[in-house]
Amino acid sequence: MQAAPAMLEPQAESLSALEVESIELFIGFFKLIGLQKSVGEIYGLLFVSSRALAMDDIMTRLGISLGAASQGLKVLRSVGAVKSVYMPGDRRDHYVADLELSKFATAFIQEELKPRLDRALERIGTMESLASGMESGDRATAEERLERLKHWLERGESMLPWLLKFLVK
Amino acid sequence: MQAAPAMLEPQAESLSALEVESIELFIGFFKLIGLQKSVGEIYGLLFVSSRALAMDDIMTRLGISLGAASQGLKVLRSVGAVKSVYMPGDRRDHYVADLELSKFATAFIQEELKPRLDRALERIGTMESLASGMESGDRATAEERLERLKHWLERGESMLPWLLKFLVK
DNA sequence: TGGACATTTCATTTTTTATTGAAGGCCTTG
DNA sequence: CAAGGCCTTCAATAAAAAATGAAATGTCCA
Repeated sequence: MQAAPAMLEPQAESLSALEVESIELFIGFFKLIGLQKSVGEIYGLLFVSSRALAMDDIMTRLGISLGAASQGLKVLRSVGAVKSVYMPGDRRDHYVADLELSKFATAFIQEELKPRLDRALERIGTMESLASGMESGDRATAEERLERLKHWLERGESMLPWLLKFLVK
Repeated sequence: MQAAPAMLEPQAESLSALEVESIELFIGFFKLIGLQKSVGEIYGLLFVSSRALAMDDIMTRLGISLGAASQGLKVLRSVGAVKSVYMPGDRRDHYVADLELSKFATAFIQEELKPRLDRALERIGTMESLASGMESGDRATAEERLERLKHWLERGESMLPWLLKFLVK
């Protein structure tokens, strides 16, 4: 009755329990800051790997496609989470995880949070002009709320430099 | 050639420029903390409304379905972003935006960030045991990296209470 | 220069997530 | 206590996001 143990899963044979934990950990984390599963998978694998891996290794070990591996590495490079190291006698790029974890937080704050706060404050300017043309009752309500929102956003914005400093240590 | 101006859009006729700005602003914000578009739409509409709105009004003005309105309001109630007020002579619930913006940040930190950090630290414990059974070269690498990750996560966790205090003012 | 090999890109497919609206529960009221 | 309004739920559907892999691009030797 029992089938040959091989070929149950195409190439997932090769992930250790440690690797699985690491991958799951980083998938969760990266999702939080808006990065996709495959990016977390790749970083998680590299994080516990003591040697540099080629894209080809990554694809095979994780069972993901060429395209996903290429794009995932592109994202990781762009946030500085991964760097490529030279391997003599091998034309392929080999990647290692950059262990400066604060980079993720920094990238998130500067590329997601900050722009969004700026955009929101810009919008509030627009909304203030729009409100000024309304009839007095509604205008008062709108103006008070916009003022409040503006204060809060400015407060948030003022915290970012501090937060960055703290995270980078 | 020109058609009657009516019925170009079923019921979107009724959103003011101010409302549109507000809705877009909050959609963006809420997405950032993992809430869906319809939730942001509803809050954005309520935020600039000087009177309480029934679910029915919300559906009609935003052109969303019954289910989306119901579920969106459920989420907003659950994070305390919205409260219902009693309207004499009307059986329907009417909603107003709670203006304590810090609630969103608080909910996000306590319901998303904190649990994820806890889970990650838990995983690191597991990973440390797994690493201890490895051969010495790989073990050293893994242990050093896990230690580093743990420190960073603990540091993040230690910041949360401060962050909460700051945001709540 | 030619031809392997490595990598990127992108149209298509798959998977995931959000939305819809019909069915049903729960009140309120006549 | 029946009828009807208000709201929630959830299976079906639609929309959005991610993954796939073939084709295009680049790169390195021989």
